[in-house]
Amino acid sequence: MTDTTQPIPQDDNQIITERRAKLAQLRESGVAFPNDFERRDYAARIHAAHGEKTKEDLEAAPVEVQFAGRMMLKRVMGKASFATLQDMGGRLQIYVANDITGEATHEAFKHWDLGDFIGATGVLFKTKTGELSVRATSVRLLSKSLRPLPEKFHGLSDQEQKYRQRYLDLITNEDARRVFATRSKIVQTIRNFMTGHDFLEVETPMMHPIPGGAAAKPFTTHHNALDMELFLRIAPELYLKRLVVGGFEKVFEINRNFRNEGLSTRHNPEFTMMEFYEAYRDYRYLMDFTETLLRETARAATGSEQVNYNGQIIDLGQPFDRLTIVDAVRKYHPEFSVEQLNDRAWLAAWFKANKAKFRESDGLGGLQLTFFEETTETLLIQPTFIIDYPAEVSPLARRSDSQPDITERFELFITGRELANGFSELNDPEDQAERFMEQVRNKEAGDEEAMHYDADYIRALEYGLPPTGGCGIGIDRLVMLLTDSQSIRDVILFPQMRPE
RNA sequence: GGGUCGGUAGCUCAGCCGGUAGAGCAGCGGACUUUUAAUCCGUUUGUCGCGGGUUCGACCCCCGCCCGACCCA
Repeated sequence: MTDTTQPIPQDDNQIITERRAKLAQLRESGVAFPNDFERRDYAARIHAAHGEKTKEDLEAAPVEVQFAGRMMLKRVMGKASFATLQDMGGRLQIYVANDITGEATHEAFKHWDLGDFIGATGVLFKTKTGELSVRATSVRLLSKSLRPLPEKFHGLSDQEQKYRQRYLDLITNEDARRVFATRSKIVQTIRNFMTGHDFLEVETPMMHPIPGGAAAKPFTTHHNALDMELFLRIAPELYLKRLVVGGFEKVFEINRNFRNEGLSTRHNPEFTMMEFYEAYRDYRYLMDFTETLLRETARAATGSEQVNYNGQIIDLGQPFDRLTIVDAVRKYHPEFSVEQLNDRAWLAAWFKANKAKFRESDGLGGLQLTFFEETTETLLIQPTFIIDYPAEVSPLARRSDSQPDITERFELFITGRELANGFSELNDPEDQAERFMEQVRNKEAGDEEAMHYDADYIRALEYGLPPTGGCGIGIDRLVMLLTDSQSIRDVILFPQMRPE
């Protein structure tokens, strides 16, 4: 654990010691960390605006730039030097020479280190090999770097260090920068899509007196003034539906959920979901809407509706498959018959024979779902909606009118992973109250993930919830898909880690 | 929780059958006015993840632990 009352222990090696001495000299000779440099130009814009110009163009019409960045490469050749500076959008080379800046400035520059922030003013030119560069008339050290950067060519490769010290990963690894830039683009696209469809973006509580909206173990915390236990939210669902009761007929929220579970390449204890609710819509409409949303997001983020994931092409352009649980099993495992899959005793025997975990108390629907998860889920590589989930595992979803044991619910699977979950919302307050009661019975029987009875939510439903459809989309998993990332840690800037 | 692999200089890595730790980059000094991971010459740097054990002697073999990656439950 980090002890914030103690200074960071000095782990100086020779390089750091030398850099500290350089910093001490800077302090003696003036302001060591000046903040009066005016950055006027960016690497990416400079390249875009002037990259195509010839040597002669740049000589005929000189372009002066004022640019700053972190020094990533340095090549000193006696009376002249080149350095590569990196800013938020790219890199730009500067040329520093005795006969332009004067010998004193160049001599000082030679002692600046990789990692230092440098501000440069000068005129653009092309080198012999045609690289756009800045012939610096002045260079300033803006911020001293005391610690050496990872090796300039290989960068940072240690996975653990990439996650623990993400800033180093971002400095040295363009792929890492690309992933998080794409993540931002994805979220922005979704937000625009939703507001473009007249949804209202809202923020609901992160701290819940009663955890609800999903089957998961919550984190607990304590409010001192109220002296009460609070739970970090596992889902915003029940609050968003209260808003639909309140008349916000189209709402969405993009925010964090917290679940007290283990860590894996697919699970981080805090993760981002987009949930949305629309009145007068059912789950079939939601599937169409979700398909369109994902298609447009893929196109905006990657430029294509066909995305490469782990060597496979995932086609988001084709209509997504829609299968019931039994149909999906049958499609990928024709060796199981409909009769077997509808035989509770046969399923239970199969689990025992295959040493698979299942809940003895589950009915046929629950066992079918477990069987699907065991045998078929990971085979759903191309986008597939699984529909008609059993009511016993869907306590917030509306029952099918023709088959009360199943609900109007779907989950979307891509690359074998659950990406979205949606349903026609249960708006019958008396049915909802009974379902909560059953959850409470399950909890008392030892199911830690079972839901609580939320009396205020029932009260809200009793005022009347219009027929409504709602859906949640896992943003982290979507970013994984669209950036070809194999671990959720690669798409979360600061993933949860054990303490060092 | 189980299995596999990994942790050696600031970084990337090598280190044979057990004989007292190396390279490249970075750093420092020198040469070099269009370099491109600049080049050339010289040179500094280690809790070999941690703790035990075996041994005359352990980075190396054995046991335990910590951290991570991947796979499985």
